[in-house]
Amino acid sequence: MAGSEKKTELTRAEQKKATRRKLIETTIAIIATDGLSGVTLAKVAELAGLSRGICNYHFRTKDQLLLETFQTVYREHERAWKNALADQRMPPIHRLKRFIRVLLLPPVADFNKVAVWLAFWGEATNRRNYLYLCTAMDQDFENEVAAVLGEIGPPRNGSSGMDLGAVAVALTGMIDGFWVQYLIAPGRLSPEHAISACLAYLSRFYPEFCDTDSA
Amino acid sequence: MAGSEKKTELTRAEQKKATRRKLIETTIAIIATDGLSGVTLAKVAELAGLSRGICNYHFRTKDQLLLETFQTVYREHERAWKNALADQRMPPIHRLKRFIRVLLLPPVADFNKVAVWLAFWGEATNRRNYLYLCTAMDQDFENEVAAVLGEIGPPRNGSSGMDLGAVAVALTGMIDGFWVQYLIAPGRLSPEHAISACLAYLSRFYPEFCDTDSA
DNA sequence: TGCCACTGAATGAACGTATAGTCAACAAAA
DNA sequence: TTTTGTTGACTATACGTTCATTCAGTGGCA
Repeated sequence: MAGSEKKTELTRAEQKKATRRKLIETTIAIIATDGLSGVTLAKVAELAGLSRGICNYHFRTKDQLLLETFQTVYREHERAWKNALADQRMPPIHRLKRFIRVLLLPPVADFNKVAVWLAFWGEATNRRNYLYLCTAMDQDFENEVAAVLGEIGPPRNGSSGMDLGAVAVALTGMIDGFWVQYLIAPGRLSPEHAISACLAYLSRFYPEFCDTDSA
Repeated sequence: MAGSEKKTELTRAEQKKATRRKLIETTIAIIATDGLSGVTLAKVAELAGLSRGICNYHFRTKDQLLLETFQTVYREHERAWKNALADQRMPPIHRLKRFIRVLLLPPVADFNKVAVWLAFWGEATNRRNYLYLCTAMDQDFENEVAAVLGEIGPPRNGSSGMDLGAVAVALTGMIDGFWVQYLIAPGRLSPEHAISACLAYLSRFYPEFCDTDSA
């Protein structure tokens, strides 16, 4: 359909992998435009320019296709934020700022990808596999944030009763919430304001975030 | 099935209303346990202890049932937070604190209700009616928060570039995000910490939130 | 190098199931 | 008697899954 002729000398194994990837990417696009309930094996196949049985060939069931789609988004996301925190030569404050920026700006905070996250969150309560992934990712996420905050020092929590872990979980939640905003009210919250909001929050516990520049 | 005999001298109109309400409540429960995709007219009818055709009688289509279910949750929610802001005799800071508490504690921050929000957010991008409601609610929400903040004064934004509107949108997003946390990682973020996080954020722009007691 | 048997990715018709929506019949309230 | 909330069998169809079939790519063999 979409004139994508890929007759460019690929081995069978490469072709197969490419087809798998294409099916997953098509699924992501459909979730973003039509929602999770809009995903139909026939629709995926058609939009990928392939035949009806193809999804069942590469992924045994529809559920498997959806799960692998989610895992793909999840892993891309994970790579991005882990990378932002990785460079140990930078001071922790700088790393955490980069982390926040990466998560709230494109390409991570991309409409399609965020739509996939929300779609799976909505179904996470019942699909054990989805919930497991969501929870595990969030746990991991939160642990690493807590670790970086720990490098800076203990939070100056006033009388809020929030320890390091609580500060980290809430930051995680904030970022999730800003993604929700991006989707249900596009344009109302700019990425720059979302980032500023995170820093404003952190500055209550770590005054060193209370600064002017952002990098 | 569930021994709920309501033969207590109700007029037909009252009975009808009660049945409608019951169908909606059953739908909410199913969304919370099985997700939006788990909602089946037959399942709703069975769990409500009624017959197969009943949903189509009270709501012409399944879509209509879902839409009214969403509206019900939406209106309950709206009543709760508008009420928290209503008492003009209280100082704005006090009202806003009450507002935050109401949104992040039961009965508003109830598992079933939050599950419904998430489910509809997930489908909101494609279903116009849902998106319209989500966006409208969020707009309204944000306007009222901005109004209360305005009563306190302009935000001390340092160099963050956030005006009153931006502070309000981000607060809205944070609250949405904490709900997401409640669902995908139950128990990890306590309501009290969520509330403290909101106040920590606000204290950056309005130092008067930076206090000890919470009411 | 050229031929050919084999592999396996891809096809698409066919099938079974799940489920939304219809409707004629019923019984209790008005 | 009329109205109407409710029933449950029935219809239509959308969709996931299966499978016999096709045929390009691959690798062994002469």
